[in-house]
Order: sequence, then structure tokens, then C-alpha cells
Amino acid sequence: MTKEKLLLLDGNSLAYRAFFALPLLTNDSGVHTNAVYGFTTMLQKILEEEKPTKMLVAFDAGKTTFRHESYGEYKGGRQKTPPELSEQFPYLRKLIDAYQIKRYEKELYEADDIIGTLAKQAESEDMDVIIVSGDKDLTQLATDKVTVYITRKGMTDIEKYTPSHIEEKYGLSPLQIIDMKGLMGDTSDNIPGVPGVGEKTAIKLLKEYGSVEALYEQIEAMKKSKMKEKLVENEEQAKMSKKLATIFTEAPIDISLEDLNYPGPNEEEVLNVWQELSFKSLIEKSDFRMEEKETADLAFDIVTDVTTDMLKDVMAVHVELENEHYHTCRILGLGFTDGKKNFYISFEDMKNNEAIKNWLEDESKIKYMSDSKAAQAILKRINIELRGVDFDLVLATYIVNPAVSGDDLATLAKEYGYSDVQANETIYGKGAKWTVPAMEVLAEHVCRKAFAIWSLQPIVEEKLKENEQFDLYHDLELPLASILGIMESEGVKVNIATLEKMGGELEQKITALEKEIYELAGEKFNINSPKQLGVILFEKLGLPVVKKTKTGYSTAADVLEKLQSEHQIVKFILDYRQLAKLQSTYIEGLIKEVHSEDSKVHTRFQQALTATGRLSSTDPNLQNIPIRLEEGRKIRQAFVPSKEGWVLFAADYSQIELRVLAHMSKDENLVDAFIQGMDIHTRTAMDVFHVSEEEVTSNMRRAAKAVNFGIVYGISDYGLSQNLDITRKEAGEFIDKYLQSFPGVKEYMDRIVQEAKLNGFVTTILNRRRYLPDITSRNFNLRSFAERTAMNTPIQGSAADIIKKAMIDMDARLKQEGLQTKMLLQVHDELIFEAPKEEIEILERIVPEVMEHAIELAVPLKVDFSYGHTWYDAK
DNA sequence: AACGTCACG
DNA sequence: ACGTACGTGACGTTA
Repeated sequence: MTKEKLLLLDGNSLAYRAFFALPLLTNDSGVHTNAVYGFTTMLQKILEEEKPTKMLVAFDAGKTTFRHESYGEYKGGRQKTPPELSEQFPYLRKLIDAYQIKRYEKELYEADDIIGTLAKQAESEDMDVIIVSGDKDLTQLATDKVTVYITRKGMTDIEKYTPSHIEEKYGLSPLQIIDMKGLMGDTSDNIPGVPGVGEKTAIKLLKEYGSVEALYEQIEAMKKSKMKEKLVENEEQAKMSKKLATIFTEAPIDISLEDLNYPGPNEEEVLNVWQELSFKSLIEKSDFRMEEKETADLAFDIVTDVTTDMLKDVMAVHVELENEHYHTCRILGLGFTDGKKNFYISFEDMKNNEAIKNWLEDESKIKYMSDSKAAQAILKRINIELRGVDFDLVLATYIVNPAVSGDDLATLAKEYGYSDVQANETIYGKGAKWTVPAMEVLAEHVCRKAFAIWSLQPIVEEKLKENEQFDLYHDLELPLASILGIMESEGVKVNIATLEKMGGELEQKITALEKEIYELAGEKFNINSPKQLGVILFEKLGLPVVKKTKTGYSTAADVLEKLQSEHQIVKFILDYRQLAKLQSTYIEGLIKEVHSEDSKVHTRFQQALTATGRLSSTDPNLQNIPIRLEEGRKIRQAFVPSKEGWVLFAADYSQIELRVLAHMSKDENLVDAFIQGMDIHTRTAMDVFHVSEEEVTSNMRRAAKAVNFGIVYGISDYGLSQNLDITRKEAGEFIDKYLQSFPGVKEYMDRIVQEAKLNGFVTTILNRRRYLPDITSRNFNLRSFAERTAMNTPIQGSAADIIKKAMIDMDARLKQEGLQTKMLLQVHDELIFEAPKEEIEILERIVPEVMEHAIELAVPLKVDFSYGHTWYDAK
């Protein structure tokens, strides 16, 4: 029989040690995980190295122990366990159970005593014993049979205390460690010891006398000294301290060595816990995944023909694309599954297949998909109108947690516990090495995706229902995806000639500015390089350095503006920057995106990306076309209706975010201001500066406007001071005055931060969620950031909810009215349409009506609109 | 790939 | 004492 090896772990000490040794990590739901993580890595390492046959993790039970009877102050003055650690204990216990390791705690005794008692028992039965702790006190238990492992820094770094190691390190025997503790005390346990005696002195004394008792027996003979006085004075205290530091090896425990057999981990359970805690790196490199969780076989057929009987009423279907640019790329193939049969058909074989076309276009045939908008848009290019999508994995998971990226179906599936899909990178390679694999490989990959969608549909929908988010997902995001797909496919007509003409003019101006700049600098350099520009401005020309970035001098616009009076060159650089931006991004960049077939740009709206619920727009980004400065605004002259005799019609919400704030805070003053239909910035100025409407100067209004922005962003005095270029103190006073005038807003802000701390997330009007794991961070910066986010996200996100709902209503209304008008773009608080002239009149009526009543708030919503022959003219 | 910059709401 | 306004995407430079 092999020799028994017992591993005893000090649960509390190890958790504490890990908690303080590692940065505060969190899982996707915002639960802190660093202590459990540290414990796990340590455990993995020790299990691998030691292969124990018996194991136990001991915990402290309750607050009082038998030590308190003799010394009430024992462990007094200890900091309360931080809540970020307390919340981890349930997970730690769950993890230990998953490993099938025994846990034990006993009223009135500490983990140390349990460990000591079992170590002694095991030793008497000739077992090898290893004790693991973060606390050096345990080293007193070391013997020939018992080794004490003490973790250092990263938890996996371990110092092994055998009697000879202790002898080497301190010149003491293990038992003398207790005497040492008695003399020097222990602040963390509030053991007093002898004042003035530290480690060095204690060791010296013990080398001479052997023990505390022996020392006091011979103390008479000691030479007179300060130290002797202290020792004599504190004899009782020293003896009591030794007693407190002594680990009790005869605790009345009701667990025996036979109970501690360690059968090895339940690998599936451990993986589940790791999954829950988002221990991705551990899951990645875990050997149990390799052995046990080898991707299950998936039977699939490669077919060249699909007949109607193969297409069921409910199926998962995946349209595999070459890349994310679905307006230009090719379809590789399609995978279908009904949970039983899986098949793949290549694009070549499907494109003329009538059965597939009919099935895809049949509203009554239910499709489960992932990124249905991409599929819809690309199928449209081969004249297939996708209908009947009832599940979209990307959208559903985004609603469950917008922080989880849905770039790759494999990543997404894994996130929800399904790991039988490979990453696209594994199948295709990346960058220049990208290549379509053999048909067999591709077909399996695509079928696995379809199967993943099929398998995850009930799981993710259940999660949505549990969080009361199913309606948001099913009745808002899902239909919106289809509307966005149509908008993207429709595209926006761009007049390239207009852009080219502007480009030519810009080129001349840029060249002229370059010349001026080189002359003033006295040399040619790359103005686009902040590094080179910094050298010219701050070294060669000696301008004062206002701000630094982590790599050097800041040359950002706000810095340069402050330097304008210092040197002529600064203004030229600012002008150059402005024009260069227009040229590279909005002239050259935009021209590259225009499709030659239809002279249109087809943006892609990212619907499952932002943290707040907003959309984003890419290739090209049509949500940041210049407007603030006239030179840039002219770019909009190149955006035109797609048909002769049509116009572009633009409608935007006025102050939607502040109205949302009024609604959510129910602040009487703010609500009243909107009901009165006042200019909100003027009204704010009146309240903050205590003046009448007539007395509000343009500067006061400007300041009030900045304060309103600040409120929406989650106010900070520093941020406002930067924006208004005033001192922090002044900014702070503005904020105080604002919050006095709008007390309901202050209450709301406090409440929302509290709520975020309690739940770990904040919500919008339609119950969109954003998790804020940093809200409980002890790092000031992280925490402050999370607090501002907690204040801003419900506002920005609710505004996003409102306009999304308006888009759905607007789409329905246009159909209902039988109009030709098409919705083309959404820019966060505005909708852009193209319309035949004859429909302008009705749009002027229905667009504001629909948008203003998308969601009813405690304040009215207000929509302004205009139209023109170009986007520029729709102002 | 990361950074700085700047365009938008 | 800490050091930032919230949310995005595209471009050019530099490592």
C-alpha cells in the first residue's frame, strides 16, 4: 500500500493572503474573485506537485474562540473583513466542494487548532503531512513528518518550513517559534508580547535560555539592563502571549482521518465554478478540459441539394461569411440544424436553390440565428428577403451583458458554457495567412455554429426572462435589427464630384499651411507626428509645456489653443490639423467607402457593441460627419437623396438626455422647466446664478450649459473646470449651486450609485443593464469612474431606448401610411430620412408625433426637424 | 497594436 | 492624496 499523504489547508489565512496579494479581479457579473483565484492557482500547483491522498480545508468558525476566555482582547482591533473578500467565501466553499475536498470548522476553535490536532493524529499514524497557510504561526507544527508551506507574494511561490529550514532561518526549533511569538507578540492577532522585544531580541534570548519559562527561571542572574526591566515587568504578559500563540493540538473535533480521503476533483464541477468566476486562463490551460471535454462529435452532412422536406418549421441556420464586411464580402456556405440533423450547403449550391429561398423568405418558418442583420443584408444582395428570425444569439447575449464581446461565435458560445465551436482564427488563420479550409473542415465548423445557436437558444432566453429583459430583446432589439439591415442595404447616396472638388480646394490650403509652418519652424518635419511636432514647439521654439501625455508633450487642440498668443505657428498648426482631418477622414476616407455600383455608402450599424445601448456606425462612420465648424459642415453637401425630386429630412430630439434625467429624478424644478417649455440652459443659469431670465448673459448660459453636460456625464469639479477653463474651486461651487437648485437630481445621483453598489449593475427605462464591477473598488480612480458611469449610463442608455423604440414605431407608421419615405440613418438623437417632395408635408406631421411619443415620460419630448436637397441643407 | 488626436452625440 | 468629464470610430505615426 502506498503511503498516505495528508494535505491540510488553512482556508481563512489563504483567502486573506490571496485577497491582499492580488489585484481586485471580478467576473462578468461584478463579483470579486481575486482571493478565490489566488487560492485556486495555489491549490492547482500543490495538487500537481504533492498528489495527496487525504485533504482538508479548515476554516475559522465565528468570532470568539477559547482564546478569548483567557484574553478578551485577542484579535482585537482587527479590521473588519472587507466586503469584497466576504462575498468570495461562498464561491471558495463551492470550489472546494467541486474539488471534492473536505471542509471543516468548529465553534470556538480556529483553523490552526483543527490543523494542529489533525497533524498530530496523522503523524502518530506515520503519515506525511503538509500544512499550507499564509500565516507563519503554523511553522511551530513542523516536525520530521510535518512540513509547513507558507505562501509568498503571488500565492504560487511557496516557502517550505521543515525543522531544519527553521533552524537555518532563525536558529530555533519549531516549538521555540511559540516562545518567540510570546516574547515579540503579534500585532495582527493583538497578542501583546513584551514591549520593546522584537524578532531579533527574541531570537537572541531564546538561543541563550531555550524557552520563555527557562528565561524567567534564570532572570535573576541576568545583567541589569532596560531589557531586563521590561522582561520582569511583563512576565505575566509574556507567558499569556505564549499561551495564546500556542496551537492547540487536542481540539475536540468530530472529524477523523478516515473522513479525509481525497478522491480527486469533480472536473466538470470545477470547470463550472471556474466558468462562473470567469477564470478564463485556467479554463484555457486546464488539462481536464483536454482529457474530459474534448469536443463532442457532431454528425453532419455536406449536401449539394436541399429539398423542402429537409427544412423544418423551426431551425437554427448560420450564414457563414468571409469577413465582417457583409455589404461587400461573399457567403461561404450555410449550416442548418433542427437539433437532430445537421447539414451544410456551399454558397455555390444554395444560391439557385428555390427550396432554401422559399424557406428563408417564409415568415412562418422560425429561424434561430446569430447576427441576423448581417445575414439579412447579404442575402438581400442575392434577392432573398430573410424573414421569420425569432432568435439572434448576438443580440440576446448583448442584452444579458453588453460587456461580453460578440466578435466570434466561439467566444460567445463559450461564455455561456458551450465549447464545441472553434474560433474562426483556428479555422481560417489570420491576417495574410487567412484562407478557406477544405470543404469538410469548413462544413463542420459552420454546422457546429448552427448547433451552438440551437443549443444556446433556450439557455439565453431563459436568462433574459430571469432578468426581465426578454421584451427588450424580443420586441425592441430583434425587430430593430431588421430595420437597421434595411437602412444599411438602402445606403446613402454620395456625390463624389462634390467631395473631389472640396478635396482639391483643401489640398491647396493644406499645402499653403505646410509651407508657412515649415518656414516658421525653420525646417521641414512631419506635422502629423505629435512627437516631431512636440520637439519643434517645446524644444526648438521653447513654448511652455502645458500638459504631458504618457509618451511626451501633449499637442492636443486644447493645449495649442492656450499657446496661440505665444507664437504665430500655433494657429497655423491648428488650421492645418483641422483641414488635414477633413481631407484624410472625410474626403479621402469617405470616397473609399462609396460603392461604385450605386454611388452609395452602406454603413454598418453595430447593434451589440456599446456599453450603454447606443448604436455605433462603421465603414464609414456616418455618426460623426462634421457639423460644428462650417468648413467641415460643408462635407454634408455631398450627402444627397438617391432620387431626383427627393429631399433629406432630419428630425432630432431636443435635450433628450436632460429630459430623461428629469423623468428619472422627478426633480420638481427640472420637470417644471421642461413642462414650461423653457430653454433649459437659460433656466439653469437663472437658478444657479440667482438672476432673472433677462439678466442671463451669454457667458452665464454657456457655463450653465457646461454644468448640464457635466451632470449628464456624472459630474466632477475637475472635469467641469477643464471644460470651462476655470479653477476647480469655482467649478465645485457651480456644481453645489446646481445641486441646491435641483435637489431631486442630487438624490437621484446618490440613489443610482447606491443601487449600483448593491446590485452590481444599473438599468435603463427599458431594463437594459450595465454591470459596473469597479463600483466597489478600493482604487479611487476605478471607483470614481464607475460612479460616474453609474450616473451616466441610465441617462444615455434610456435615451438610446427611446430612439430605438421610435425607429420601430416610425418604420411601422411609414408602412401604415403607405409612404415611399425611407429611414436612412440614426445619429443617437436624430433620424435622417429621404423622401419624395410630396411626402414632406405628412412627414412634418408624423415624424415629430411618432418620435415624441415613442415612450411617455414625466416630461414632454420635443423634436425639431428640417429638410433640404443635401444633408447640409437639412438644418 | 498602441497611442494621440479629433470628428460626432 | 488620488487625477477624469459619458459614449463612440478613423486616421496617421510609432514601436
